[in-house]
Amino acid sequence: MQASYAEVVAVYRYSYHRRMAEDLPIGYYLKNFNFLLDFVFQYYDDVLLADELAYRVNFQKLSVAAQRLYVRLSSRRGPMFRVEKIHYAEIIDVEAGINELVEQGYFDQSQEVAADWLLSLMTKNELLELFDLSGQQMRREELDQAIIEQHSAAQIKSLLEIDTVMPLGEEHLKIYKLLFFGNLSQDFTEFVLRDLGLSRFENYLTDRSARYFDDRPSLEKVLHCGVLNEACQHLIAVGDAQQIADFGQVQLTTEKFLSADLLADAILHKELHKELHQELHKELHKELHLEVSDAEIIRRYSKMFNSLARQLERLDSTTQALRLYEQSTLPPARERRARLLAKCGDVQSSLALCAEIVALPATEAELAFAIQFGNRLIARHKCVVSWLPVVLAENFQHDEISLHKVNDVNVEILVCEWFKQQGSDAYYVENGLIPSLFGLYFWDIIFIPIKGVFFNPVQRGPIDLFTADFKVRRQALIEDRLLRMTEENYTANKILSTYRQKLGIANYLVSWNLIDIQLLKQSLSRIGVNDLKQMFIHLLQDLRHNRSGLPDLVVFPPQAGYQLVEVKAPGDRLQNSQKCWFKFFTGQQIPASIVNVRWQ
DNA sequence: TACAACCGAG
DNA sequence: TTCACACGGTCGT
DNA sequence: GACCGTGTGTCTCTCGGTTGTACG
Ligand SMILES: [Mn+2]
Ligand SMILES: [Mn+2]
Repeated sequence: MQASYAEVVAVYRYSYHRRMAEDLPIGYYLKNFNFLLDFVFQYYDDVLLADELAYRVNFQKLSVAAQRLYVRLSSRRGPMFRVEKIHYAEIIDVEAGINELVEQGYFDQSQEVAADWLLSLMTKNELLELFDLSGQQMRREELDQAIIEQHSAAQIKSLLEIDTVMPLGEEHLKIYKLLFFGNLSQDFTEFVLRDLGLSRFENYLTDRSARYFDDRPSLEKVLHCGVLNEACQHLIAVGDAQQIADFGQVQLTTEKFLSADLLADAILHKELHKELHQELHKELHKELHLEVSDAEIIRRYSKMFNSLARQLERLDSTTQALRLYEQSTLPPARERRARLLAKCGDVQSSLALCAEIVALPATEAELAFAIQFGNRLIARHKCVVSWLPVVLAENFQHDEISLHKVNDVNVEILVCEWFKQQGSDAYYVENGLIPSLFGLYFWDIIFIPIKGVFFNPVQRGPIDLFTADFKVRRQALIEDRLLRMTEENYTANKILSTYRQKLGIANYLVSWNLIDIQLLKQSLSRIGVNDLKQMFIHLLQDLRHNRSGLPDLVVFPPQAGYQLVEVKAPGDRLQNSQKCWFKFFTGQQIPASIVNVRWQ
C-alpha cells in the first residue's frame, strides 16, 4: 500500500538519526526536488498555471539520470555550463542525459547569449591563450572587457569552441520554491542540513486548508516584490538620483499592489486595532482566514521606499527623498522626514511629524527619537508645544575599569574574563540569552498551529512571529502563561523541561549554540522571576525590534543575584536599541550597568 | 608560491 | 528573513 | 555629542577544490 501523503510529509519533517555526510543516499537531491514539486502540487494545484503544472509532470516523466542531471545543474550558479566539465559519479552517461533534456525542453544548447556569459565559463589562462594576450597584465574583469571590445560575439563564440548547456524552466522552479517556502530566500540546502542532522524542525501541523498563498494574486504580489527589490538594490548601487527617484515614483507607486486605496485601508486597519475592544479583537482573528497579508506586502514596499530614499539623501536629492519617505509606513521614514524638514528650515512640519510619532509611535526607538528631536527643535526655535513629553535624564549606572588591550580579542571577552577573575561567573551572550529563555518558555504557544502560520515542514517559527499580530492572535494563551510565572518553580521547570525536550529543534528565538543547561540553571536561579517576566513582556511589545539591544554580558556574582553588563570600549556609545533596553531596566529596577573600559 | 575568495557537495 | 554591533570620522555647538 | 558610513562577524554547517591575485 502506498504511504499517505501525510506520512511522506512526516518522514520529511524528521531526521531521527544523526547521519554522517556519506550516509546521504545516492540521488538524495532528486528526492528532495521531487518532494518539493509534489508537496506544492498537493497544496496549490489550483494556483499553478498550466505551464507550471506541465513543468512538474513532464519532468517526472524523464529518466532518472536526466532528472538527476537537471537538478544538479539547476541548483548551481550557472546559468550556463561547459559540457566537458560536467562530471558526476552517479550520472554515467551525461551526453544521453543532455540529449533527453534538450529534446524535452529542459536544457538549451544554443549560445545565443551575451558574450560575457560565455567568457565567464573559461579560466583566465584559457582566455589569455585563445586570444593571444599572454603578455598582458590584466585583472580578470579587464580581460573580459578587452576581449568583448575587440571581438564580435560571433567571433568569440567560434574561438571558444565549447559545448554548453543551460537549464530551462528556472522561472517555474522559482514559483514552486516560493510556494513551498513562502519566501525567495530558502532553498534545498534546508533539506540537506536537516538530513545531515544539522537542523531539526518542530512537529507542527500543516495541511492544505492552511496554506500561505490563498490565490494566484497573493503569489504574484510576493514574486513581484522580489523582482522590484532586486531592481532597487541594483539602482541604489549604480543609479543616479533621477533614476532612483523615477523608479520610486513610477515602478513602486503606480504599482497596482500598492494603490492609494490599499494604503488607506492599511491605515484604517491600524486605527481599528487600537479602538477595538480586546474581546472583539480575539473573535475577529479567530474567524479571519489568514493569508499573505497586505500588511506584509506594504512592509516590503516600505523597506524599498526607505532604502531608495536614503540613497537619494546621500545624493543630496532632499525633495525626492522626502517624497519617497512619504510613501513608506515603516520606520525610520518619519524620522528621516523630520530630520530633512528641519534641515530645510520647515520647523513646523518637522514638529508636526514628531507630534504624529508621539501620538502613535511605530516602535520604541521612533518614539524616543521624536521626543528627543522635538525637544531639541523647540529649544532651538523657542516654540511652545503641549504634546511633547520632557526628556528624562538618563542616569544609567556606569562603571570604569582599566584593562590591557589584547590584539585579536574582543573587548567584551576581556571584560568577561575580568569578571571571572573577580570571582563571578560571566557569559558573553548579547541577544542570545533572554530571547532564548523567552523562546523556551513560550515554545508550545509559538508553535501552536493557528491556521495559515505553518505551511511547510522546515519553518523556524510561525510566519507571523515578528508581526504585531503574533501576540494578538495568541493573547489568552500568552497572558495565562505570564500569570503562571509567579507559581513556585513553574518558570524554571517549564524552561528546563522544554530545553531537554526540544534540544536542537530550530526556533528563531532560541540560540542553541549559545545556551547550555548550566547557563540556563544559573540564569533561572539568579534572575528573579519577576524581572524575567517584565523582560518577557517587554520583548512581547515588539518581538522584531526588542530582540536586539540586550547587554553584552550576564554576570553572576559569587553569592547571589545577577547583573546585565554592556561593555563599552573608549569611543563606543550606547546604540538606540541599547538605550531602549536600559531605559526599561531602569524603570523596572533590573540590575544593569555599563562598563566603560580604559586601555592601560 | 601562498593566500583569499568563491563555490559546490554532502 | 540580512542584520547587529563596533568603530572612526565629520560637523556643529 | 549627534550623526553617518563602513568594517566585521554571522547567518543554517563544514570541508575541499578551483580560480584569481599579490608578492617574492
Ligand atoms: Mn555588544
Ligand atoms: Mn558593547
